[in-house]
Amino acid sequence: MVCHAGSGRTDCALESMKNRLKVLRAERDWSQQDLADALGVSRQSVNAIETGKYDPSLPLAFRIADVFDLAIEAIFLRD
Amino acid sequence: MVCHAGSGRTDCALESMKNRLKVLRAERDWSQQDLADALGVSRQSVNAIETGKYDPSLPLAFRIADVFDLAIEAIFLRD
DNA sequence: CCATAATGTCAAGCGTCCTTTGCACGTTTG
DNA sequence: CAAACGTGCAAAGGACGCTTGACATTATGG
Repeated sequence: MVCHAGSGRTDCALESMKNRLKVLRAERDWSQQDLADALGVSRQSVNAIETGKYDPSLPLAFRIADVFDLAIEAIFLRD
Repeated sequence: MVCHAGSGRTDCALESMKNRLKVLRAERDWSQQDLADALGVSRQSVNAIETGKYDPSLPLAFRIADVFDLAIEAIFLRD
């Protein structure tokens, strides 16, 4: 009974997407804290997303896209 | 401190985005169940997203974009 | 009249997202 | 050295995402 039982998905526990946050942050010379402040979330959230612990919610993904002035598809990539 | 304290957002409990699922579904004459099957989620999930109860996760948003062959930004809109 | 399809909703349960606090480690700055 | 910064990680708690199961409503067709 891994994952949420009954799920139709097979890639349990690893459906996270890749993202280019670390690179985009580096290009702007921003710390995780800087980005967190710009997004209105905690530094730990930024760190967790960058290190692949989980994906952002859709509203947060939109805010990230806004901050970097990029499309969501240009930041988050299907594995 | 309702909601997640410290959040920069003011619309606590209503940060959901608009979406065009119902229209896109109608254009293809798909039932909620048809879409749910295509996405690999339950019909209730599709219904909840359509009726604005909550937003999909980012991976699910990508699958929705894939199913309709559209960009996420063309389906989900900032309020 | 009865059967079926489509939609909407409620409840319980579990995993994810995001919070706070706190600690560890390496690097940089004074 | 010491103080601060940047990053990573952990635990606990609350809100959200998604599940199953069940029930109600409306519409269509036999």
